Amino acid sequence: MKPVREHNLGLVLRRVAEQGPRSRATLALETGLNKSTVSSLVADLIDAGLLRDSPVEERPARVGRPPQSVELDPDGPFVLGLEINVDYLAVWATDLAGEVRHRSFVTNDNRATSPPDVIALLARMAEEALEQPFAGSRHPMLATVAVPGLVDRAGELAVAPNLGWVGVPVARLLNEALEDPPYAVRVENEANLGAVAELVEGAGRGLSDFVYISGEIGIGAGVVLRGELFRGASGFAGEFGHLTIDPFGPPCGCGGRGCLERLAGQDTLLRLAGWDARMRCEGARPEWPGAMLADSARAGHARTLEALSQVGHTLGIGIASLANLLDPEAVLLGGYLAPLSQWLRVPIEGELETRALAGRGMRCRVLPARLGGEAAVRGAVALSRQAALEEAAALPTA
Amino acid sequence: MKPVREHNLGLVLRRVAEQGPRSRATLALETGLNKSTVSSLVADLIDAGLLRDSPVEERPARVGRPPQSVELDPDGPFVLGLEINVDYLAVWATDLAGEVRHRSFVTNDNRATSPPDVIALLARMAEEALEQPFAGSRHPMLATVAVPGLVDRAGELAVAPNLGWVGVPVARLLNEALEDPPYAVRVENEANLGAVAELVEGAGRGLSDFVYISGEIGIGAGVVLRGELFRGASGFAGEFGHLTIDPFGPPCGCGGRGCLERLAGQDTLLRLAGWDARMRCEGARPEWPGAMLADSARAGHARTLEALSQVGHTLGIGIASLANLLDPEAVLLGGYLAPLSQWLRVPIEGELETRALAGRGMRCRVLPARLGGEAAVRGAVALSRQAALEEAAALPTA
DNA sequence: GCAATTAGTTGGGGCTATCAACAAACTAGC
DNA sequence: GCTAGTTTGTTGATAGCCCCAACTAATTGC
Repeated sequence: MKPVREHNLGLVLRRVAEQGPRSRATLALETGLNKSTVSSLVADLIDAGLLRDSPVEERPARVGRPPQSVELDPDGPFVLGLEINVDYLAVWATDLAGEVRHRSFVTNDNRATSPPDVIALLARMAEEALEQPFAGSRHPMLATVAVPGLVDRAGELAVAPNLGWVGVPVARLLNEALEDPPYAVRVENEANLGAVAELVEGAGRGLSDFVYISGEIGIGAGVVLRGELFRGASGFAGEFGHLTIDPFGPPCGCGGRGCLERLAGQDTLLRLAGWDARMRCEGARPEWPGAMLADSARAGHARTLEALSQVGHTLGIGIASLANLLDPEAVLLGGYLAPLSQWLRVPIEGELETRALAGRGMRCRVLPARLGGEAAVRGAVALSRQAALEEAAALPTA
Repeated sequence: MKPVREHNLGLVLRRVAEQGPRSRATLALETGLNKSTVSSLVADLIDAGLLRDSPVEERPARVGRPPQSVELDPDGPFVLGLEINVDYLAVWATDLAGEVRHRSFVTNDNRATSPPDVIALLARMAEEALEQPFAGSRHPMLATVAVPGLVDRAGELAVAPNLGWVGVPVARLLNEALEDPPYAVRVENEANLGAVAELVEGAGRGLSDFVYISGEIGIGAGVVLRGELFRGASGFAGEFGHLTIDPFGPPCGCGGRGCLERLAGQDTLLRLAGWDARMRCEGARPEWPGAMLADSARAGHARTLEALSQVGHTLGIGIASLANLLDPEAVLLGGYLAPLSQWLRVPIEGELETRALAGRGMRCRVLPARLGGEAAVRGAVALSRQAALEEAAALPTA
């Protein structure tokens, strides 16, 4: 296929996928292409089974022939988002419009299970998704797996500290467990996918440069630059939790000293607030620490408030360094940090004010993330979806 | 002009500009375009005065018709790179191939001169460049001004601490001083331009993600991501010198505490090595501290070596944070740090080893920059040149 | 019911890349 | 020295794709 045609097909398809049903006329206006060109492109996309005539009425003007909207064909391709976390597995399926068609969630202590067994279980869940009625006899186009660890550019999980996994070729194992599926499998870091999710449907919508800070058991970050996920040269960008805050501070599991994660991570925060960190394990629900500390803060417990202030200042120092280096529009507080952001915000902004250089009124904003514990899976499907939309435009050739 | 033609013209033009003279046949091979398409494109570019037939012989095969190389027309467009630094002004002119056609350098205490006067002087230098024989009756296509301070996206110099300038609209003033020149003027931070220069013709050649650390009176950085300069949302990315190293350290001029620049900047390094920081002013030459400390280190002075080690460790902590966040392929030590890199490298790499997470063998490299004090002007012309090449491809319309 | 208005389709035209054939220019070997 | 072989560059024909203008379709307002 000629690259120009492919480009224009992608332009139209993405527009409909991201902005919803619309008429050929509005598409022509929005893309700058000619009416007749758009008609031809839309016809191709309908033939390819990607779009269909939509019943949705669009009425921009009071007189004239009513427009005929087109929308994504709900029987068109779909994609998968998978997640391996410390104590659960999740699988979501969406169509190209991002409409969720299936979701499953299974709690499992993945630390106590061998990587191949965890992946076999995840493969079963993915296969079950394909047996649902919505799937019909179709295959998904792509699957993305969210994992809580460092993923190299080849898709191998180099290390996942909280899972106790080292050097697990997740993509390969999953491909084997699925017996060579007719769709590609990619693996991506959980925080990176959280950032993608917030970019697509969360607090990062409309932003082009931001950092999503993921407070799980560790502290990670996903970096979005110029509207795209930034992975770094070897895929390890966003290790925000291991920024040095105090060079001679307490040793961290990573081998360094005074890492942000060690000084302001979940365990430290709970300890400062007066809870025994071991209680975390009993909670089972990953949202536990955030919700509980928020309750405690709302109740006005001085020790909790004090702990949040201290952790906020520490986080603020790290965020200020990040802001000096990258000058983002915003920093999103995700994971257990999101429900605590109303208390963290003041100390963080204080540190930003004193430590970060920036233009007047251009200061980096501090916002709570919106997608909670679902951020990683949502990001996984979203990334699959983005890639599938690129690919689908090249497809009408076949 | 049809965007496809424009794109292909740009493809061919950039190829010749960056890779040197080559035949139509090799261009066809390299771009993937058809032989006849390339011939047509080249003909257009020759008509536009951008390319010309080259005497350079290319002999890839032993038999067959000898290829006819084309090269950039030396009488074609040229661009300017200007620099305002603390104690000098510089102007370079290059053709689109990057060949330097003119350079001028004037020492001037710009702290003691009012911004409009400094810019008037710079404008005079730029006008003189255009009176040189190489310019003929042509105008340059673009000029880029390197300044030692924060430049916002509108091209206004928000603050230049070492110059004592605040809120100077450099681009506007220069345009006025030049009485509406027929070429565009852009303004860019000195460290950013240093990074561009190292990317194009220095230690960053072939790299796609790196950070250039510019040790001048302050410490700045230019961030190159995916082969392009990254400016951040408001243009202030790369303020590496104000990363917090020690949250309760000594106060810094920026309002923060324990900034990298305060703990490992030029003044601190000189003081630790036993020199009075005020001596700096007498040196006049900007290369002074690097060259002198290198001499002292080579002579084996214990105090100098000790100071370099300490500063190296401090820098290493900052670089490790940077590496955790961005995962670059390399960090380039520029400015006065370049000649000292053989002593700084060991402590920096030590800190990277303990504090930066990264894959085995994928560790961020630490390299000396290659372009010394010329990095900023070289980057200024290089950036002008890049932009001019984009623009020139759209030009044959006229 | 008719003018006005907006949406979508159809056929013609022009631009551009591609292809195939050919001309040009050189080497190698007899 | 001449011819076969090889590589480069050009030329004319071809096909694809976008654009334009004219036309049809469908609705509102008077």
